[in-house]
Amino acid sequence: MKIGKGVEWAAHTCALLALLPANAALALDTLAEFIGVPSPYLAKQMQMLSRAGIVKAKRGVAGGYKLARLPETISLWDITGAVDGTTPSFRCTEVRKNGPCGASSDEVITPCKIAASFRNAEDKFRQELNSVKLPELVAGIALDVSDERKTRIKAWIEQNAAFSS
Amino acid sequence: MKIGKGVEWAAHTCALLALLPANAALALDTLAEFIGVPSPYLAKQMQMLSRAGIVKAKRGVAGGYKLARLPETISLWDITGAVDGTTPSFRCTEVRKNGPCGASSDEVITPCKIAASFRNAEDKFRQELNSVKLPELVAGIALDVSDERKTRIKAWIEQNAAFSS
DNA sequence: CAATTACGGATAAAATTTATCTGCAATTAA
DNA sequence: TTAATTGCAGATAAATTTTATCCGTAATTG
Repeated sequence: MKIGKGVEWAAHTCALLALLPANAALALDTLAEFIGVPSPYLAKQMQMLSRAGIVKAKRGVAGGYKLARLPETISLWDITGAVDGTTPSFRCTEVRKNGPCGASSDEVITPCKIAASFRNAEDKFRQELNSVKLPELVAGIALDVSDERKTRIKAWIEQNAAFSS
Repeated sequence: MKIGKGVEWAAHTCALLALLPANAALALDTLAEFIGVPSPYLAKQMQMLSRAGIVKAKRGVAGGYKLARLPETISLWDITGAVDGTTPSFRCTEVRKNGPCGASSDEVITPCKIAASFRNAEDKFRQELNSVKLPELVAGIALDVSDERKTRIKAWIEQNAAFSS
């Protein structure tokens, strides 16, 4: 069981975007610099967030990314699902049909208990992530550390964001 | 998020072993034939189950595998952990320390909220799998399908298991 | 001792993840 | 309308992980 590292980047990016004034946006390269990751690859994650309707992209001069919805409506699961996909972690190959005592196709219409258990477990996983919304992340990432850093971040945004007229 | 397919095999194997009389064991090749998977690779899973104390291996003539503990004490999480490992799905690279506004090392002693959320979610996942014990799996895999199959499986075990004297 | 069976490590093939590049489309400002 | 900027989509490549196999060794039984 493994979560791609793009999810971490995407989550930090969204947390940063949540601090942005409504009329501002941050360009890809600026975002990548802030969280310290290679920008060509972060581009992938941003595109997925964009397609999922989590962030809104604007091209051209003074373009960039901003959140597409209110932070309260964006959960950690939304981000994870967008970047890492939503295919189930457990892939049932219906082993029951194999071997000398293999069941016939019409015997296995009821789902395998193993697969069902993993589905349940994954539901719990998803529910938990779904209960964590962006404002909670912001509080636990950018601003909990020190007032000094808080000030620095705000100043950096002021200086590096693109403001629309 | 992905679970290796060896977990599926191991779970089916354990379910089969749970049907075994106390004085019997099943050899690797026999197990592999029953669930219809390549035996050299199943060997890896069996070794991990063995090291984890879930199955007991016996070498030599009439050797093979049997459960090391009562089925009631073996959960789907035990099996998953043994075969797939127990390293957390989310790997925090402490992005907070990166970039122009990076936090200093002593500012990030409190765990990142993102990482903490994934830990919570994974705990829920683990708890759910831990609540599913082997007898429940047996009922939902081998014996739920039809009485005819039930009989065939029991007969096959009788014929292919190694019985100790 | 001879046959059998699991163990452990090495190795290789396949698939997936991670990362980069390039040409194109859209947007804005001069 | 042109030039500069910025995101989009797809192709490609490198690195890592998963999947799979093999072989020599150790243990067990009769």
